[in-house]
Amino acid sequence: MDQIARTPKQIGDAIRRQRRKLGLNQTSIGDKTKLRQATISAVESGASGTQLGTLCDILAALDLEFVIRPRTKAKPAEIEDIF
Amino acid sequence: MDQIARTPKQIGDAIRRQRRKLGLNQTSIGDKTKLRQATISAVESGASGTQLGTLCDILAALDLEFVIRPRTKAKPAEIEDIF
DNA sequence: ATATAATATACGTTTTAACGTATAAACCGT
DNA sequence: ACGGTTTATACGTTAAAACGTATATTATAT
Repeated sequence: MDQIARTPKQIGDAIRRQRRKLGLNQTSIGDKTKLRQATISAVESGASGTQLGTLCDILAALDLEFVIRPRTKAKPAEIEDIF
Repeated sequence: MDQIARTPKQIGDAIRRQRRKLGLNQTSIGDKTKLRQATISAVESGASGTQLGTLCDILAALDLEFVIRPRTKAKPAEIEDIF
């Protein structure tokens, strides 16, 4: 359930998955966070230039949080995009 | 040991802690990541505009990773900056 | 106290995120 | 197949990150 995310792409995927799990569309997240639907779209697709404040706002809107920890030897199942 | 981080400030603190734990200075992280020492400084102090790619590069250099998970009811001990 | 190392800050430049607005493209359900 | 919904993309604008370079400030050790 917890999702390892080492790249912007993985982070975007985790966000998209949770958003869908909550039955929300990008526009509604945009409303909650005062970001544009286009911005949510960019974050979910893994834009590496996404700003940290933007990301934290989206995580909050989805009731997600980060944990920072030493890298684990990847159990491949937990890492979705290998390349 | 794992660090909950919901804000840029908390993320910066976790990075600084790990960097020091590894006995490295900002310049050496800058060298590894091809970022300026000044940029590392900004990230560690919690600059909310830090870009995701920048952050991921620094985490990699420190052998850290993110986990994304549903927000927990905060055990206050795990959250360092309450305000 | 002083030298040295480490970190924070400054200034001008280039690059780019997020913006508003709009539309195009993809994805439903019926 | 079609209409509505959702997501991706476009364009010009504004704000700001990261840059190189340099220096000021703070911390650490002797």
